[in-house]
Amino acid sequence: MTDPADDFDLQDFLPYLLNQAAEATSRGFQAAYRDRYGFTRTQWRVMANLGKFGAMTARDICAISHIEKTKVSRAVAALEQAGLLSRAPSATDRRAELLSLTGQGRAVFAELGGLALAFDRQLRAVLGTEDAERLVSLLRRLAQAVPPGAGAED
Amino acid sequence: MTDPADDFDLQDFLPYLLNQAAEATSRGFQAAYRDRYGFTRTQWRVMANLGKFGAMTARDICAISHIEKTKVSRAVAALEQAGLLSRAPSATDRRAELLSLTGQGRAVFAELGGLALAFDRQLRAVLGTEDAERLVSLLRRLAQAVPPGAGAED
DNA sequence: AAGAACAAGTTGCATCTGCAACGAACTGGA
DNA sequence: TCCAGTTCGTTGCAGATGCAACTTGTTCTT
Repeated sequence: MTDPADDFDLQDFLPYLLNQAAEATSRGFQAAYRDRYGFTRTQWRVMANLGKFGAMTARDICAISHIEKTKVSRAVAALEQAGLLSRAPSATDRRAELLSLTGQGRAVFAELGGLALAFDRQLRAVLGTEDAERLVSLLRRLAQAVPPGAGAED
Repeated sequence: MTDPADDFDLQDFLPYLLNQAAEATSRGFQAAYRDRYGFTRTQWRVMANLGKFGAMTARDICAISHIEKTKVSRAVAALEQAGLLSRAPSATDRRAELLSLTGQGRAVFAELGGLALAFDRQLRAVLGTEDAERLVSLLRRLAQAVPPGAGAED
């Protein structure tokens, strides 16, 4: 039986390869914050966005980073609990809250952001500057071509 | 304060970009098996390996696909439960079991493998043949450069 | 040939996640 | 103004996962 599926090889399947690379690199960096603080990947990402862009609402974080709102909500709660983030009422919408890093939160972000930058440089060095840029461009094209379904991420 | 972390932007962070692309594409294909059968990504991958390579032990699946043994164990249990996979004692090691798809399992793999192939072609079409190949090569280089830590994946 | 070290799989537990449902607040049209 | 329809954010719940501990069987060392 000449089945079309006979031609299928998981090792050549793009979603699989992407996951492999994503997991390998994420894990590599995860070691940096996991051992030091007990962060979740989501928590780290929320912090990274607030660190980079300053105060914003949970909704903004969702929109920018394509993280599901449930995850953001829980990450925010955890970061607040840890004293790294604080909430303030939004001036324009009483449902929303303006989120921002506390002094301690900014300090942690400064440290982890530095580590992240170094880690990223290491990865790019593996590929070479030119190929690294190519990869970034290809990934963006792919992610954009497959619009985030209902949910978003992970 | 000129902090090194100020230069950090999550949107340019390779692990982040890889995750975005991986999630978007995985989700896209997940719709195919999720709605039809209730598969987990891991279950689908285990099945894909058995479908492609025939009978092997859980350990082999771990080695080939870099999936953690716990996940494989549970996926195998679920697939067996669903009647898609069967176990047979290994001739050479009484701890291990030879896993293989049942007739029904092969039928399901034939269907999903076909869908996967079609989905992959769609993705590659977005990038163009040449860039798709480039991407595959870059991803392999990256994954190889960052050896899977203790665990493995997801 | 016996015991220590090691490998294959499974399981308990704590955590993370997705989805759907929810309360509260906002918005637009009649 | 008032009500239907949306949106922000949180929570309940069921399922998936990682890690460590464990059972059983194998291999290595001496």
